[in-house]
Amino acid sequence: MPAPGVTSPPLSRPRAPLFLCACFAALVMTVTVHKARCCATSAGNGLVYPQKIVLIMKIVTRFAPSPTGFLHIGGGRTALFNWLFAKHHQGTFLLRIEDTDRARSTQAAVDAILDGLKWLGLEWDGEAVSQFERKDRHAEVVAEMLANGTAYRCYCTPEELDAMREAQKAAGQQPRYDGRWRDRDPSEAPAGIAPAIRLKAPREGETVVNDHVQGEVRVQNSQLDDLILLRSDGTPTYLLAVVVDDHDMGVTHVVRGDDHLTNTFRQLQIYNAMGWAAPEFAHIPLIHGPDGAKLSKRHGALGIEAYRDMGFLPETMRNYLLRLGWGHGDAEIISTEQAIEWFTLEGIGRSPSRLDFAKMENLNAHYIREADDARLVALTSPFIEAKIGRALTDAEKERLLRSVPGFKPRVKTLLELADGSLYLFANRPLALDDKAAALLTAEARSQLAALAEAFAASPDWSGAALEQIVRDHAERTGLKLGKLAQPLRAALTGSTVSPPIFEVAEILGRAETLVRLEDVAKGG
RNA sequence: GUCCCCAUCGUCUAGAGGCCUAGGACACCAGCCUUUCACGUUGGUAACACGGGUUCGAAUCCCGUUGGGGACGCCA
Repeated sequence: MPAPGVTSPPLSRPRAPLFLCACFAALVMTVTVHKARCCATSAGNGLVYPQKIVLIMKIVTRFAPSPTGFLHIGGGRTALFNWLFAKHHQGTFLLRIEDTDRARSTQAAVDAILDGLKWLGLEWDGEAVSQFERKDRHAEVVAEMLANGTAYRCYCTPEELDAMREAQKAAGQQPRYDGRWRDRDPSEAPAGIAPAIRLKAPREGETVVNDHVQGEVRVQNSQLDDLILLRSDGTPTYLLAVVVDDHDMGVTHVVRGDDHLTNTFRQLQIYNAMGWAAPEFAHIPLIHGPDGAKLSKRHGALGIEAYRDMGFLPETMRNYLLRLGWGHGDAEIISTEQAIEWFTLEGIGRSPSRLDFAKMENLNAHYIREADDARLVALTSPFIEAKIGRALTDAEKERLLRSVPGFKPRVKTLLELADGSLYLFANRPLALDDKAAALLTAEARSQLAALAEAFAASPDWSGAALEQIVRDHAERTGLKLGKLAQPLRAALTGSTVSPPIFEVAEILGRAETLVRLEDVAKGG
């Protein structure tokens, strides 16, 4: 315990009373360190009720993407977990854009991330913070560290560092900054070289993080080198900026990808150097592709907007992403409200998971079935308009609206809904897909001609009336209903899949239905 | 290479030493329903990576092996 190391707040994956103490410790940490000590102590002896904690504790989480690409699905899940955790505790969910790498950050990427989060329905509190704009504050903190002796100037050139790493590798050692400027007298500084500022990290002992997902993880300080805080051009590095910003923004819980676990040790060292209380951490396992390989923006993974364009609903994504790495008993279909109520860090699994499009589609089919018809029309119209190359008229949207209820149980994505609705707006003669064309045999065509005649004579153009006509016809000719209904479907929709076919005829209307039947009867 | 993490059906997961003959969901197969395709419904195939411990008892705890992943930048 008295080791010269650094430890994050002692926390594991406790239940019952232990958990309450832990939460309490977390909350006081946001106030001041001194209060934290005494409150934590008294909490340890007394009984603390959850209700009270909710009143006192203000949870603050954040999502901190770097704008070097779109919002990929792993980032989306990280954002979701942070959002859910904040909502669960009636806390605050902040957004910070980590744009300190000026060369790689783009406004287009910032916009894509913002759009992606909005589409997912993950609204953040307050304004999005630009990390780059806080660079003066970062420099100020480093000046403080320089003054208190926890940081120093390093005059190594990039070439020199490369050479050092090469030599270490050649000697079979692991590449690490050797601290050559750590204790050197400033008077030895070479002229004309702007120094980078490094952290004077502890060399003895170990650093421990008590992670909400990974449990207690420790590393020997000898494994960690003196990281750069401020580049020679005066800009902050990620490791420094994250710590300063999380501290200044009052972040209480850092929920992020597993790939940051090893960064945490170094960040803890910075917290310690500044005498700041560290937030609590939860490192969630990464999402892998269907092949098990790493999924990241560097490996061509899809942006969240790609899922939108494939016709997935945002509520599908929230549910699917939630279940990827998090579980609540046997629950599968989980509404967002329910998710907020149930979500805890302790429910997060420790092993990486793979993307499964089939399951995502199944969930999407569920949410499409549940979705409001007018909303589906609004979401599907753009897909249709893109395909037919023109805007839909109000009358056409009305027609779409009438066909949606019968069709939505049959599709898995909005894109399928759009494709399957195209016949409503298609120009004659209708293009037939292969299966539909195969249905239209000479025999079928002559039956359709007979049906067309009967339809034309019907005073009532309702789906029910038309169905009765076909049923009567089937009875008279001894044909099975399917033998008539299927060719009818092919003739009217060009496909073998559609909403209930008599409904289709009703929506299409008398004139359009008869002329389409005529087209087919003519053999065209 | 060094350090760190992970390991239950094909996939997502339940599982907190006896409720496990290992449960659910997706996918797959078969039946029912049916106006095609679906939805729905009934049933089925399918997993504790391996080896040692600890224990009366291990999917669960410990150690090792193997396999997978992550991190080792004046990127984030």
